[in-house]
Amino acid sequence: MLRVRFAPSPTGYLHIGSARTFIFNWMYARRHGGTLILRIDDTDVERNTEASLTSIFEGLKWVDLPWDEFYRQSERLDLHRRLANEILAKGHAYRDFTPAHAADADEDKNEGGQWLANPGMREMSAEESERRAAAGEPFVLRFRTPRGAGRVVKFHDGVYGDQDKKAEDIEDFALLRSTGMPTYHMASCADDADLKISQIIRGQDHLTNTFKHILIFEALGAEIPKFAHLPLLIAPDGSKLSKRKHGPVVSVTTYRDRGFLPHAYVNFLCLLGWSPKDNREQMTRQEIQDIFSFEGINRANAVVNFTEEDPIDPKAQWLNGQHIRTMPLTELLPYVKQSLEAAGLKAPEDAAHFGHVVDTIRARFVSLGDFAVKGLPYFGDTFPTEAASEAKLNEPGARELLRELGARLEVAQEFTEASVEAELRKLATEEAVKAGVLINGSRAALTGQAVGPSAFHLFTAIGRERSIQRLKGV
RNA sequence: GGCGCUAUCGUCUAAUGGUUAGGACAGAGCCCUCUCAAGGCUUAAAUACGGGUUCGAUCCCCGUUAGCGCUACCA
Repeated sequence: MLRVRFAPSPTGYLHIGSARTFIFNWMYARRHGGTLILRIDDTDVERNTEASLTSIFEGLKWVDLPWDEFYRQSERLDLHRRLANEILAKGHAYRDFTPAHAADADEDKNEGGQWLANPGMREMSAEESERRAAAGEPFVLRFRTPRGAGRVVKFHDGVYGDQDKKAEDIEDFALLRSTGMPTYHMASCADDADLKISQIIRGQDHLTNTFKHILIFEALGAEIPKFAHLPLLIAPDGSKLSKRKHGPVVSVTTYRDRGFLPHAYVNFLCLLGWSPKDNREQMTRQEIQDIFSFEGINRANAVVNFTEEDPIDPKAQWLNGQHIRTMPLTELLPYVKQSLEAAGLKAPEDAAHFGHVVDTIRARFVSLGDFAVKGLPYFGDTFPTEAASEAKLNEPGARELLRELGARLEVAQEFTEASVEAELRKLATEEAVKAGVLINGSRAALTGQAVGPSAFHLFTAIGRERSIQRLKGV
């Protein structure tokens, strides 16, 4: 049984890179009929915040990809400690009584190569170790990384291929802090073992940690999961994406607030570091799920293309527009309704009419927010008149002609695209003006906008009453 | 410093030991047209550098450079 997990730590809002990791885990799990576990890795009590936890849920909920099981590491500390002590009992770990920060001087550490262990601690006799611990002296529990014997730790990565590292290059990393709290490595491995995680999919920043994790799994006598690491998402200048340096781009909610369709966002993130290899770009969630595999994952970091002026990657914007104009109307409507309501507008009661309106205008929209802003004339009674639109109305004779058109439409039998067009062209011919004057004038009168859908589509979208009213009130 | 990972158009990426190195976004232009989009077409744009291996390397190997990651009692 395939089991994967997404394990964010609540130390900031849901990061775009984390969101992608979650999505890839979801795709992989769904593709193979596995179970997706959401686990909150909150062992760093100093940095955890409730706000962050809320933001993670908010982001994941919006992305609209449900998980199957949920855990919080802070509720499983007994397990972590128990397993850490098992490792100690088996002799794969030892107590390090070096005071915290004593070896912190970075200079010392880096000068003569890498730091592997604090002197004297690894070799301490069991008796002395027990005695000092019993006396209440604080210690950090360290893994006893195998030395000598040319031990090499190996694993196969689903994305990066075969990996190996000499044990002599791995330091004696901490398992338990002097506070008794487990470190990330300990908690993560203990939970992965306990929750029977069979496949770990996570960021490439954990690639070298994996050697340590394998050591822990072995010491635990647990089955070693399979691994697949994902290339990182980076800023245009090649640096790591950070809230402090790059602002809102790194947050999932930015895209939500910019009117993204959740699955357009999913589509975009999947294209960052993964490719279907058949030139497809726009894909539904289902299409991605059906073909997702590690073979399509690229090994180089991917740049999220944003600027200071615009936090949204142009390709993401384009994809959102593609989804908006091509997805089934019935699926789009609820999002538009929500967006209108958020702006204090009401969607038309008549579902068919609502669909008709949305369908006429959606081709030129790239964000859900456009429906409430550029779409205002279609859903509301008051709307601004743009300068360019005013200019159309100010063309000689334009206003008179438009009022006349309004009067004629008022008494007309029919009100369809064809009938309106016939009426308009007839008037143009009678008055010996170019139809364009009336056509562009109508758009200006009906929407206050100089640009927009074909004028004849406008009349039926705006509706008979309002159209006539707007023409006559010009 | 040590260890590890990576390197194709501005960006996301495809490809193969032999191709005019393909697609998409963004850019430029044309067409369509009642405007703006959409759509269609065209155009410009890349194999980091140096060595090998080979009849032939973008692809395989080595080195250089650069970037990133790990090197915490962060995750």
